[in-house]
Amino acid sequence: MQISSRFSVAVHVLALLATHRPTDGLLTSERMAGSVNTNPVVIRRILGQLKKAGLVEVRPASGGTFLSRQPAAISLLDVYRATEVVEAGQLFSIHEQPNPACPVGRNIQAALNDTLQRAQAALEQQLATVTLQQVALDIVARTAVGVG
Amino acid sequence: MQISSRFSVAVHVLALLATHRPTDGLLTSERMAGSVNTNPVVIRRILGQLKKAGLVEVRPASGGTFLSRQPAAISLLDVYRATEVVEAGQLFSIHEQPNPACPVGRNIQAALNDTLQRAQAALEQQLATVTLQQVALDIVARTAVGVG
DNA sequence: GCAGCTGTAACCAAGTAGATTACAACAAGG
DNA sequence: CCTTGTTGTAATCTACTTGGTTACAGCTGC
Repeated sequence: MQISSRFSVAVHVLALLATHRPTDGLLTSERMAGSVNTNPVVIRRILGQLKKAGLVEVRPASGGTFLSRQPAAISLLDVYRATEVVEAGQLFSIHEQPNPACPVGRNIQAALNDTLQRAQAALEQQLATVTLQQVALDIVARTAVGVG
Repeated sequence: MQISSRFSVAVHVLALLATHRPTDGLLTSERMAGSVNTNPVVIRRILGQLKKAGLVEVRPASGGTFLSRQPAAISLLDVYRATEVVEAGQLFSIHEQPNPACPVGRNIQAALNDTLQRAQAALEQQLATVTLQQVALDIVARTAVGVG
């Protein structure tokens, strides 16, 4: 089982916004969908989540989406949380109903919980160290190489 | 999306093996299923994975499963890998076909890959620090409290 | 008013997990 | 030898999630 691609699509969309120049015209959901290669509705759904998390502002009918903060102030953890690929603290799932008549069954959940929380926190801390700005700069750098 | 409960069930099964006393009789898949509260076939499937990973030995027809190593020599990362809840290096999924005509689309995968690999590695390193022995001792300690 | 875009609901196809049934293969004891 | 009990595994089923798609209401700005 994998973490949903909603997360990587969201980063993609935010990278588009971060590197977009106003002179290129409006960045509509349809144009973003063209870059991600998916359906505009999928993009709008994700934009809705990013908007709810306060990462972007969307002009409802006239088109156009803008970052609410500087790219340097948006971490990949913010995006991860915003896209709710995982309910908070629930990356691992533990079997729900072990047998309470058995010592192991009675205590396995508690015994595992701390460890799994720590593992999940380690993952999230890594995501917190990377900003949208870094991703955008990385893309620009790679583009330059590709062009040259 | 969550990481499959196969992992927590596998830890449960191994904890049963680690705390099991031979005087209590054979630990069959049916008895383990009773503790986990699932179907014996689910247990046997997971035992098959643990066996393939060299963590347990199963006596084919006469019943009985045993740890191949000391509990202190089995880490939760070993179990995580054995249960293949995630193909190696693929915890995150990235949308497959971004538009190569777009600079962002052309480079998003490469730009994200390193970061996501690091996040995943951080999670796995945390799992590597915990052994089956620690889990088993934790369960025993909690059991004692519950009994007293 | 009209064109174009967003916001959402509704539905579909595909993939995955876990539960369950069924059965072949085989070890061990009488 | 043959019966019993267990493992190994295939096949099926239901439930759930995801991403894709269609449809349409609501709204903005010219």
